[in-house]
Amino acid sequence: MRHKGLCGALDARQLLAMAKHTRMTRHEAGKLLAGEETPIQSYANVMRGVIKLTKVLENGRQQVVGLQFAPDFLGRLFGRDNAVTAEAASDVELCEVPRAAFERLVAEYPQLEHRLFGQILRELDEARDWMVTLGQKTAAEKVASLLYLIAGHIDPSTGTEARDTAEFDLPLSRIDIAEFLGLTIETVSRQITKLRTDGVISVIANRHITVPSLSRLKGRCG
Amino acid sequence: MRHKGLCGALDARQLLAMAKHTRMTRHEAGKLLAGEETPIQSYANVMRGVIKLTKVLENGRQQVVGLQFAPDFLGRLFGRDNAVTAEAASDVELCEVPRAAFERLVAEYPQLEHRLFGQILRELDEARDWMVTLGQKTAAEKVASLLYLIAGHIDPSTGTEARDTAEFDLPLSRIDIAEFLGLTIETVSRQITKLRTDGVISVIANRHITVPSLSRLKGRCG
DNA sequence: TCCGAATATTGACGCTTATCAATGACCTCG
DNA sequence: CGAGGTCATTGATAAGCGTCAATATTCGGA
Repeated sequence: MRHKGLCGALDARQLLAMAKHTRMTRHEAGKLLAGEETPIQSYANVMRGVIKLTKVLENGRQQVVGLQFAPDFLGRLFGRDNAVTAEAASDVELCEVPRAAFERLVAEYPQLEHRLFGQILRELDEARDWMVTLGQKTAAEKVASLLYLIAGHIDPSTGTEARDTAEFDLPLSRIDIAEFLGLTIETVSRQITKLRTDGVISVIANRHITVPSLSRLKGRCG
Repeated sequence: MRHKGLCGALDARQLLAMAKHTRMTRHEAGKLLAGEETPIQSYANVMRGVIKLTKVLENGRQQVVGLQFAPDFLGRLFGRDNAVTAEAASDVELCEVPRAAFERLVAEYPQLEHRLFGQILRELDEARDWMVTLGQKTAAEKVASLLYLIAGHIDPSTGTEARDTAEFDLPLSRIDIAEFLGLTIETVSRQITKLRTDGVISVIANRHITVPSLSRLKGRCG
C-alpha cells in the first residue's frame, strides 16, 4: 500500500525522519475529524476505512463533496482553514502527522510537495467527475455510479486480477449516499431496490453488496 | 493584474526568462482551446475573458465543470492529457507558454510550482462549492448563484471599493448556463425572468446584466 | 432598413423526484 | 423475550423541472 501512498516519494532516510512524527490512530464511524472553517490540527494518510468530506448550506442542507479511501492524503496544505468537514464514514485508521512537523517536512523535501500536488490534481478530477454525475445523471444512474465507484475503491479482492465481480460492505449509510448524490434517502432506497430486483446487485443486511457483473453495473451509470 | 497572476511568484530575472517563451494570443468566443483526452500543447494564463471547462457523458450530455477568469492559469500540470475540454466562453486573450518551455521553467523555479499548487487548491474548493450548488440547490438558487459568482469575477468596477451593485456582460449563453447548472435552457430562462420581474436584476439584450443590490441577489442563492 | 438565422422566452403537459406517512428490519438494553 | 430506538423500505401524493411546441427577440448581412 505504501507504494501508492504519500511515502512512496521518500527514500529510506527521509522515511525515517517522517516516521519520528507520525502516529497511527483509530477512529470509529461518525467521528468528526476536522471541522469546516476550523484551524487544521494535523495531516493524515488514510490507511483503512473511508472518510467523507462534506459542506453545509446555511439552512442545514448538506452535501458530501468527496470520499477518501486508503491511501489518500487528508488535509489541505497551505490553507489556514479546512474548506470542508471531514468525518469518518466507516471505522478508520489514520497515519497522522502534526501540522507543524509535516509542514517542516514538506519544506525540506520537495518531492513530498510534488506528490501532494499529484494527489490534489486527482481530487480535482474526481470532484469534476462528480459534478457531471450531479448535474446530468438521473437518480438511477447516480446510485449505480456511486456503487461502481465504491466497488472500484474498496473491494478487498481488487488488485489481484481484472475481475468483473465485486463484493464489499457499504461504508455509507443511506443518508450519506443521499447527501452525496443530491437525492433523498427514499429515492436512494427505491433505486437500490430496483437494482436488486433487476439482479444487478444483491444486498445482505442493507450494507453488504455483491455485484455479479461490474460491467452490467457500469452500464447503469449513464 | 500581474500581482495576482502566475508571475507574481517570480523576480525580475525570472520574469525575463519566462517572457522569452510567452506569446499573447486572442481567440474568439466558441474557439476550442484544448480537447478532453488530447495531449496538452501549451499552458496559458487567462488575461481577459472567460474560459469554460466542460466534460461530456457518452450519450452527449455535457456538464460545465469550471469557469476560469483572469488571471487564472489554464492547463493541467503533470498530466499527460487534459481531463477536460477548454473552450473560450467569450472573446479571450491568453498569455501562452509552450508545454516544454513551461515545464522547464517549473522545474527550475520551485516558487512557480508552489504558486500553481495554490491555484489548483482554489480550483478544488470552487469545484466542491459547485457540487453543493448542483446537489442541493433549487433551479432558482442555482441561477442566482451563478450570476453572483460571475458578478464577483468580472464586474469591471470591482476592486475599487466594496460596492453592493454590479453591472456586467454575461460571458455565457443560456445553453452554457444550463449546462453549468444541470438545468435546461427553458428553466434557466424562466428563473432569469423571475429574478427580473422581482427586481433583483435587470437585463438588456439578453446579455447585459445590472444588479442593483448584490446582497439581495446573494439572498436568493440559498 | 429589412430579412433570415440564431438565441431566448413563454406556455401546456407529463415525468421524475421530493414530501409526507406508515410499515418493516435490526440493534441494544432491560 | 419484549420495548424502544435507529435505519431502511414502501406507498400515495404533489411539486419542480424537463419536454415539446409556439412565439418573440436579437444580431448579422444584404
